[in-house]
Amino acid sequence: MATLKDVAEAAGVSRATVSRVINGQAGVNPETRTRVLRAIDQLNYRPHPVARGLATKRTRIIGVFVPTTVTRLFLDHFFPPLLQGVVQAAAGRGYNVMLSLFSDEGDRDSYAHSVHNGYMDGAIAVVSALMSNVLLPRLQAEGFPLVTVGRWPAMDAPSVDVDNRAGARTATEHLLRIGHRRLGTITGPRDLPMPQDRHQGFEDALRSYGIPVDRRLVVEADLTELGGMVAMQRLLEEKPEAVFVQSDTMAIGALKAIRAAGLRVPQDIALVGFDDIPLASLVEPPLTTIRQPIQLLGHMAVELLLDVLENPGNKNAHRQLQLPTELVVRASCGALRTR
Amino acid sequence: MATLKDVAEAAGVSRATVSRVINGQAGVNPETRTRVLRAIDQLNYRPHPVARGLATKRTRIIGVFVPTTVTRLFLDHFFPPLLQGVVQAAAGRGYNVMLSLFSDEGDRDSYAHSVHNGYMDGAIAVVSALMSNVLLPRLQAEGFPLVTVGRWPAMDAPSVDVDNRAGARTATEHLLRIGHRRLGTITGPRDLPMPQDRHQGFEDALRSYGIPVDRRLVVEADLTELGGMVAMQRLLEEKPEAVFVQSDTMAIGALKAIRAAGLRVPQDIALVGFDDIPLASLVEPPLTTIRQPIQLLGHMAVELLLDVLENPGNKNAHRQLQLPTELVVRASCGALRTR
DNA sequence: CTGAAAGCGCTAACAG
DNA sequence: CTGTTAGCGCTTTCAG
Repeated sequence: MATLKDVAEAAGVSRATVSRVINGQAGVNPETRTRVLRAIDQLNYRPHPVARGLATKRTRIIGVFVPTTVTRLFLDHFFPPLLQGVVQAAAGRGYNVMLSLFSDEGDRDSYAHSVHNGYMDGAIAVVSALMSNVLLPRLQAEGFPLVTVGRWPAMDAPSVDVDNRAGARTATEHLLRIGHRRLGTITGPRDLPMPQDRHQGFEDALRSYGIPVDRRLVVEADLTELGGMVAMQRLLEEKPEAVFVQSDTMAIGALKAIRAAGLRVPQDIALVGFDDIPLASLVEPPLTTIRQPIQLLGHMAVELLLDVLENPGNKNAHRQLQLPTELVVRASCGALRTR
Repeated sequence: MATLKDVAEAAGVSRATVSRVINGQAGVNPETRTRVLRAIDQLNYRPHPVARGLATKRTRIIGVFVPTTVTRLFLDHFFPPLLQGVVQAAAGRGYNVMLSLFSDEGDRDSYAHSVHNGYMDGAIAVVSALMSNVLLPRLQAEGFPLVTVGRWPAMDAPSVDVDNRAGARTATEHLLRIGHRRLGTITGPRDLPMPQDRHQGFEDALRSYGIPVDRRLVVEADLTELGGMVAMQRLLEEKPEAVFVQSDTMAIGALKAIRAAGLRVPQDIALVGFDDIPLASLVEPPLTTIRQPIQLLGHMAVELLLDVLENPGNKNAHRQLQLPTELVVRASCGALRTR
């Protein structure tokens, strides 16, 4: 591999000049520049990123932190496209992506490994609903540039998230618009941010239709299919016309419970989910749901992070981004088209 | 951040000695060693990997190359657990994982970016059935350490793969064992290695039962659900009793085609798939299929790569690993238990 | 067993 | 506009 020095010699200039050309710095004689460029080309020279990293203190590597729990849970449908979005966006800006799993309890090992690994300029942390982590706040306190995907109330790091509240409102309003009035809902754990947000959206919708919230029609579950099933069994006693379920996974459980009770979806009970997981379109009946722009989320997370990395003053701009969701109408709500 | 120099001063030794301690080199006075260790601890010193990388020419970063096509196709169910396996195994050995997508055509950009990026000591390439790539062979020719996941006949790089042939044979023999005789099969593109291997396994099974292969019962498709559906429609005319479908994704398509024709699975036609994607257990009826040890595949790929990286002589050992598969009996084959 | 010295390949003031 | 001079933080001969 050719080095800067080789190029400098070949071009008959100093290494500093070559460096200037490579980094596109102004103030190099055009003629010299082309001479250098030719030498670079002939020697097939590439700057050595490690050496550059040592000199500049910037590696152009960003980390992606993934709680190990996520990998196996409902967010499975979330992580791959997110990662793809991140990697694409990063590549587009000349950054590399380094992956780091960490356990919920942020033990010393994973801490040392993922961060003081010292390679990363900053990182994007996937904040699952399932973690009560100690690593992230610590990193942030140390001034390590961090962007979270998902809201994490205990931290004021820049974040990207879907507008859960608006999405839930849209879902619920859809149910109301097509005529349902006695609405139930199955929520996730109410001590987590995401279920809270989605529930607010649900209430927003009811409120906009002047319908009071009936506590008996609100059942909490744990975001799993089984949880959705159990919750639905309970909800059945209240005879709702339609149910907004906070996640597709739970909605599928609900579907089973309804069917087990000898009822039909959507004729007896209409259902709307959230997330648009791949399975949503495959169950019978296909689920009406709220789609998240997952890949875009990844893109935006990168933008946010690079913004922080490259303009260390700009920290006021662009914090806490919220991306819009999209209603996907399928059969489970009982309205095949609503244009 | 404390540096080597700080530690050396605090311990009253030279930087060389500290370096020796850190790297666990023999030949350091135990007493000196503990003194150094204490200083390291007090200063909370961590070696700076970039500096170390510059000095040693090894970064302890391994790459994972993913063809962009994979991210959206059937291997979606494959990639996340694989990646998890890779990252875990790498972390266990003190390596970091860098992700790199590349397009099928290995254009200059992605080439430059992913490889001459110069960060990686070596890489694991996910060889999808869908790529005809030029990047990998080039890298290999340049002596870049590479391990492939999946077989890639044009290359003799070390690889890990599932034993597709044996798995297909097991699946087919299961069908035969429970009494089916007129077997059809839906294959992937026959010019790709994986479909070829699986088809060989299918023929192996028939042969072991003394049944001739009937060309009319072999239909090729493109590994998509739609492809499976179309293929099945065609196969229906031949009235097979049972069908071995080379992938679960296609099997789900086949399922739909059978149902659309007013027939039942498994009563009218039995089905066995391959891959055990998450959806396999969720469709109706649940799919009997062949499970791959995906995460283990990731682990082994790392082992293989590190073996090459750390013992540059050993290249004869461990090449072309094949991992066993497992038959998962569910309802679609018509035999709920076969012990 | 330990230290001195010379880099690894690049960037970044500072002169000129 | 260009070259000189110092490093970035660590490893690695080579002496001692």
